[in-house]
Amino acid sequence: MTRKDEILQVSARLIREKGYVGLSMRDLAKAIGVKAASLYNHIPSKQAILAEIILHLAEDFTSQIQHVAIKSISSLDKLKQIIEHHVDLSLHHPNKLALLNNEWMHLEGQSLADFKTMRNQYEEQLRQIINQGKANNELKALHTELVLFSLLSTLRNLNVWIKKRGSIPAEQLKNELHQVLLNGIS
Amino acid sequence: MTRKDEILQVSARLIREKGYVGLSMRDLAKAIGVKAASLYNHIPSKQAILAEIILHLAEDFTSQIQHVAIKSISSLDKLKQIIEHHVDLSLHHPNKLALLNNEWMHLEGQSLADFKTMRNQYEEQLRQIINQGKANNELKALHTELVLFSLLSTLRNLNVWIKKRGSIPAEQLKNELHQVLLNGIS
DNA sequence: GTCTATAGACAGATAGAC
DNA sequence: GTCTATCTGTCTATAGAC
Repeated sequence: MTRKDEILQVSARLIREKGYVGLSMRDLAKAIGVKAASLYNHIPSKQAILAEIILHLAEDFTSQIQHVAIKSISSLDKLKQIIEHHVDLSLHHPNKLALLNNEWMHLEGQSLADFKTMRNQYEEQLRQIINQGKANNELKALHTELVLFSLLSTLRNLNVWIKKRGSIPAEQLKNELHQVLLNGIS
Repeated sequence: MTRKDEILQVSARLIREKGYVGLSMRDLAKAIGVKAASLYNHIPSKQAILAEIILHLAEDFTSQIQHVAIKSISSLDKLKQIIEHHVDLSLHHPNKLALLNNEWMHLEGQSLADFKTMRNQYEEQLRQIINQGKANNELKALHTELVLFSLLSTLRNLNVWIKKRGSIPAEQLKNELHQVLLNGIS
């Protein structure tokens, strides 16, 4: 792992704990074991750390849902693959996902605009999949926005909860989550 | 509305936008129309603003769920009343709820300990209601923690989405949300 | 109850030695 | 690539006049 990767990884953990504004470059440097000035040989600014972490993840989500959307499978199978992708990323990058969810408002300029564009694209793709499912009678005739919101709320919070899941293996987690989200609990 | 109430209300809106650390007392004072030093005639510190907003809401949630838990009604009806309370608070105090969800880690000392205690109590009460529902065959035999997590994820994100709900009246929102969360979407 | 002025700490970032 | 030293600005909070 390069020093730059180390900076990004440690930054994600510390920003998750202290918030973007609450983390100082001195604290970050101390956690890595160098002086603050040395960080600037690897990254141009504090803002660039946040932008790189968030935009990289946002691009991953966007390309995945576009890849799923054009497949010739049922809407329910599309939703299943989207859920699985959220589980996989939540397992492997929980800290970076926390930044995507909670620190994006500290992005500036073009980075903030790009993030908003990708977020809107993601929600629009998911909205279309839900509407297709309703048209095919795969999904109930509920408010699309309510279904979209409920799904995304649970998926975007997976990173908070996934480390406390205890003994549930990843595959079983995906199956039960799929059942809870699509078939309900009662 | 007293000046102190005005400070709390404006603080909630600005902290939601900029984060607790990102909001300066100068910015807060300017939004209210006074100088920063004048704020300290109404509140003892910046930290006290955050603590008062968050702990007040946490006490509201805790007392409500304890009130519901001891009722002689079905587990499904208990869940319905809990969902309705989240909707009501999300409609009336969206900014303060955002702080409860996203800024609690900036609490310090006894305030932070009290918050964590109340949050654990809330989750434990909800866990018991879910387990009762499973024992009564009102709820499916799914992982309790997964059901708890999914429910709370959606309920705690209501404040983000509720202002975009458009034309859905509050009563209809409660009914559809109840259906989505308990009966599923497919 | 609001103001001006300021104390004292800490922020992001840069210059230049090694 | 890391360091020391430092610039320049902002932060919370207080003192004391009005």
